[in-house]
Amino acid sequence: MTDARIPVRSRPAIQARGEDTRRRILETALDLFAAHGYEGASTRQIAEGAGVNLPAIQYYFGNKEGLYRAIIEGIAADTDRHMASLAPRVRAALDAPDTPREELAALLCEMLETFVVLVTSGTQIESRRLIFARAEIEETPGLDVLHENGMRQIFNPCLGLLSRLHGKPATDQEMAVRTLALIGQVVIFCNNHKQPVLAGSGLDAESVRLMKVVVREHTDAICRAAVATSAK
Amino acid sequence: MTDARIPVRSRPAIQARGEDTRRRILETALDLFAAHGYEGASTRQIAEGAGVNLPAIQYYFGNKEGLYRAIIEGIAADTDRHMASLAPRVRAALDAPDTPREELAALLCEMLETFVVLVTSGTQIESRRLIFARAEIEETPGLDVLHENGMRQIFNPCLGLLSRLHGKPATDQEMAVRTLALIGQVVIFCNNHKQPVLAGSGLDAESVRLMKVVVREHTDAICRAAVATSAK
DNA sequence: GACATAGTATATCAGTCGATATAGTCGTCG
DNA sequence: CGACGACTATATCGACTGATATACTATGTC
Repeated sequence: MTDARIPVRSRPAIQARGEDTRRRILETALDLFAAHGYEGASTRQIAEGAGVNLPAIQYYFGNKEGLYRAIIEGIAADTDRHMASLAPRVRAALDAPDTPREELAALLCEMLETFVVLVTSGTQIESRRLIFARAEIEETPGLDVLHENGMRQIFNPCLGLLSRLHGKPATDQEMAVRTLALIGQVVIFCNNHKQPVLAGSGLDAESVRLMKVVVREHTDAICRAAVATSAK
Repeated sequence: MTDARIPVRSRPAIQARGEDTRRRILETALDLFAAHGYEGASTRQIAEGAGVNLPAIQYYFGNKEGLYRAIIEGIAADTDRHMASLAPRVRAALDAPDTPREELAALLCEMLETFVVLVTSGTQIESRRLIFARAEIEETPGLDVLHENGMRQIFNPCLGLLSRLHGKPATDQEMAVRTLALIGQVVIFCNNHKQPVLAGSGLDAESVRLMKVVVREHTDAICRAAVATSAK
């Protein structure tokens, strides 16, 4: 309704003091939203955790929803940045009519491996994973943005590659199901917030290495089977 | 704290009237908890949706947490029932030291296919899937029960089968990662609450058939690769 | 040094939450 | 019939929510 009075950066000078508290609010809010959900995390908790007073949230982000959207947009932007180098290569391979199947399969493997890196590295990755997982089940402001972003950056490229491997149109429902199953191998690693099956609480380097190896091997095996089937 | 005054069924007779409202509360609460989460769904919404008054929830389930636990336990019990026929066969195959690899692979495929059926059939399956997905990211009363149930019924059997296929101990972290990736293929179908990639909103018979076929083919391809690697 | 602006702090609003005290209705059995 | 227990309805409690009005401090410009 009101476009709020989000501070205009007319004075490009010293107000970096506010920039710092703004960042602190975002970090605290990310952790709390991830842990308790949009409705479960209160603005008072966030303000206290960030060491600021309550109206600061209103001051910097308009309202609770604005704060949430700011977090979502940050994650979406990071995803774009992370996929920036791979996306054009996939697009080029899909645009060319005669890309060999080995290259398509290799790109699909690389795609999923890059996805693994996305959900296992970066700052506050534990909370980002949870936000990412929530995007699939919760219906909160801005999460549709994140969902749409994942579709564009992850799902659609994988769908395109896999469809070409099978020699079927990407509009086939079967292709969507196959793509979802493929991606699910990685997405599940977003969920294990306290999974006892993975040593310790956080993801150590060894776990990440294993995840990449496993996802690559699985995807490779699935691609081989796909090519063998579509060739016969 | 208080063991509440949950009605004793001393009179086995006519109070089936209350049994009906109890069921209605459970059904409404399942939908609302699935849609808005434990903290997001209010007891007032639930009572209104079920067509009962607010204290009815306290009367039948002690408090909000009791209502939630009742739902979780119902889902866990259904899972047990659904896996009842397959579990002993898997156990027998794992106990026998000389079970052929083809049979282990076949059991693993059947395991995952049964899992697909579990998350795609039954009453209020849409909401049950969301509750299932929430169990992995939310930290609410009783969800540890559901999580432990999934570990026992799904994860551990798959881990055992896959470890034998690879000829490695089930305690290897690599085996846990491989099992998670396998299961993730199915779990992701719990998330697509409004996925545009699957036609329509609900899951039609065709989608379910495709999911079973795809999961079986993928698992089969992964098993072949596993056997080939461990044999060399 | 005075003024404007960025940013912070206190106090409080109305609304909603889960829970419960209290009173009432209904069928069943002695 | 009349009392008892299963069940339902009204009203309200204290706590907490998001939001905001208001006043304050600090900083840079003129």
